[in-house]
Amino acid sequence: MKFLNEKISKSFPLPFFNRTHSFSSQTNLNKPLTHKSFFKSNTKDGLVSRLCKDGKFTQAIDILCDQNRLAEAVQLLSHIVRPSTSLYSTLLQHCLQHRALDQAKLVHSHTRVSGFEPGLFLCNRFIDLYAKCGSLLDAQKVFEEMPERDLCSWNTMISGYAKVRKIGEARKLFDEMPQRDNFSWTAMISGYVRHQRPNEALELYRTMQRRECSKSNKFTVSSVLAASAAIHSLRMGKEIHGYITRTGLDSDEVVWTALSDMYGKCGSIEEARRIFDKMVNRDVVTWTAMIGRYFEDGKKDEGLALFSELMKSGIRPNEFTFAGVLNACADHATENLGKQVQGYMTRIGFDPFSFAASALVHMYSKCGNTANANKVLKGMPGPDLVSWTSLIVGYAQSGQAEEALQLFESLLKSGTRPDHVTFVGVLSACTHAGLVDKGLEYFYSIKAKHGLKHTADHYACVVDLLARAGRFDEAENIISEMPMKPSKFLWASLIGGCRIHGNVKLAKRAAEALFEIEPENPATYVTLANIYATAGMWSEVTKVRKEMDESGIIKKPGLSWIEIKREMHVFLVGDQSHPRYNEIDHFLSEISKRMKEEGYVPDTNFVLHDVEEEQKEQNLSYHSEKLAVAFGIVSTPPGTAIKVFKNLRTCVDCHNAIKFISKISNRKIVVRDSNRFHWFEDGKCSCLDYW
DNA sequence: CTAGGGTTAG
Repeated sequence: MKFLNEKISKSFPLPFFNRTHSFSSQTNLNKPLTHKSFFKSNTKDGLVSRLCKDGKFTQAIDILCDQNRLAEAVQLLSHIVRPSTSLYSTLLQHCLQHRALDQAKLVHSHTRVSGFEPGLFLCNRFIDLYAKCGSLLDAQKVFEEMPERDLCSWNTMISGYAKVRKIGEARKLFDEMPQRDNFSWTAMISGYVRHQRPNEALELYRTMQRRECSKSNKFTVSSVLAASAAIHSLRMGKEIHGYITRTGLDSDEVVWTALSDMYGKCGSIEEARRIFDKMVNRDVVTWTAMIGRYFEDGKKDEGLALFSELMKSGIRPNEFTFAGVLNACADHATENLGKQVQGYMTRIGFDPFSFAASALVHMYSKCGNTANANKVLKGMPGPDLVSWTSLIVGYAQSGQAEEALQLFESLLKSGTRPDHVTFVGVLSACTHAGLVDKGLEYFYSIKAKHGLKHTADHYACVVDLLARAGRFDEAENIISEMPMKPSKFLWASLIGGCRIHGNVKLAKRAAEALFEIEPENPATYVTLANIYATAGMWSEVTKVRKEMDESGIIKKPGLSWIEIKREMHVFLVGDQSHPRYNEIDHFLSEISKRMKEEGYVPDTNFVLHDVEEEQKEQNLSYHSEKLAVAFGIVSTPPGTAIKVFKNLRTCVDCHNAIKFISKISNRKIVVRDSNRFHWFEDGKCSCLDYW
């Protein structure tokens, strides 16, 4: 019921009443005849110049504003002897609409020249305008020079700071201000949420609650709900939910959306859906959030079902919606679906500047279709950094290092400034192609040439680069010289390099560091055990296994999937549940005979040693990627390329086996593992056994 | 005139 009322109040009075404040629209309403003649006249400026001749500059300015001819309108200002507050207000409103900082400054200087005392209202508008145009310095100047300030002046200044990355400045003002209303608290709280500092937001909310005079309103609660969601605090979220119900704030769809989203992000997706279903007035944000929560929860089908419901509902999806769906397509590598989404976007005409376009580049890159990703990027009038970076990473993961580095050069030529993520892509391109020295060159250029700081990720990349190449001394040097603590990614890269080169000693050190940072990650135990196994240190293997068992850590199950005729087929390790398992099994046993003839030797080092030799070999043949590849081959005509995706890194033996399979069955086989793409053809892999 | 929910690259 509450929603119904809200709907009515929203759809009726607002647009109409707003007109009383808008001078341009008022002109429209009051003077339909003059406007008509204006539009009819061939000399477009006829009316404006006549008005000017008659000294009716105010009306002329109104008309020019209506025509989006802001600069000319501002020029006319100089003819007016006694401008009114409302005239300035009209101009400023249009400046704000076009984010026209220069024009705003002209208007501002005019107030000084004409000796006009701006007054509280106009000064506050100037602050808001300058802040929204990104010129905090000008805003601050107005604020400081004001003869008197009201709450709104402070609040506007605070939210101005909170919107750009100056939350510290905002807080300073907040602490300084003589008194605060719920506006001030909310602006500050939402600033913290926006800058991903949910804990501080919630702390401030607590303080606010203790002040009797500042009551939370719907703006406050929707912000703190987002904060609770960000830290996954269901307890806090529920508490706010209770407050919302008690105070009757649950009559607003934004609050409901925030509530639903909070439950979804805190792991209660069913509760999120219940709230979603209860809502009468769902807007595109509500839908987008709910769809996104399903994807995040791994419930791809539910997410897609809801997406198609949205498309039927008549509500137009926006760039956020598309970005969410495309991102899910990227994660699950459902390229066909992504293509359909692209088709839909094209049909409804999406903004090529929006980040839905970069999500498209990301989706194609993640699906291994760098050609299409490149096509989308080239079709963008001015690709943004995210799109460039997505494709660079895409090339890197496909082992197309040359293309990645060339693209990076085009990025520089386009005048776009790379950021730290871009360099993660560039460095990993070098890593995946084994271009060690080139990679080092890029690494040093980050600081020297591009004036960026090295991040922990850059160090992780460069250690990865060196460790894979077996240049452990250099890697250790860099680690000892880095200004921050090595991240888990760095240690994981190092231990990965140690696995390739059998460096037991350094692996132990890396593992110890990893156990400290993330003791619950099974991958560390598994890799370490495998390194010991390769070195034949069986007692150490047993020890690691025992530790793993005792700490109750379970290995993440390997999962591979393949799309055949628009249908996904998912395989687990040793999975026999597929309806066509007999064919798969038959194919695998037949081909392993051929493989052995060709010289394939099963690599059993990576299997835990307490299994009999023969059984080990059989275990290997049941890895999920082998099952998926086998299924792909038996269910497609000869010569069809096979594309398989795996949630973990592919194992050494499977990698080797798939090389043989590609040769014997004469197929191109693509495997996207959690790290990169492997393109198998004629017994070789694009990664050159380097991953 | 000032405040809120959904979002893309590693």
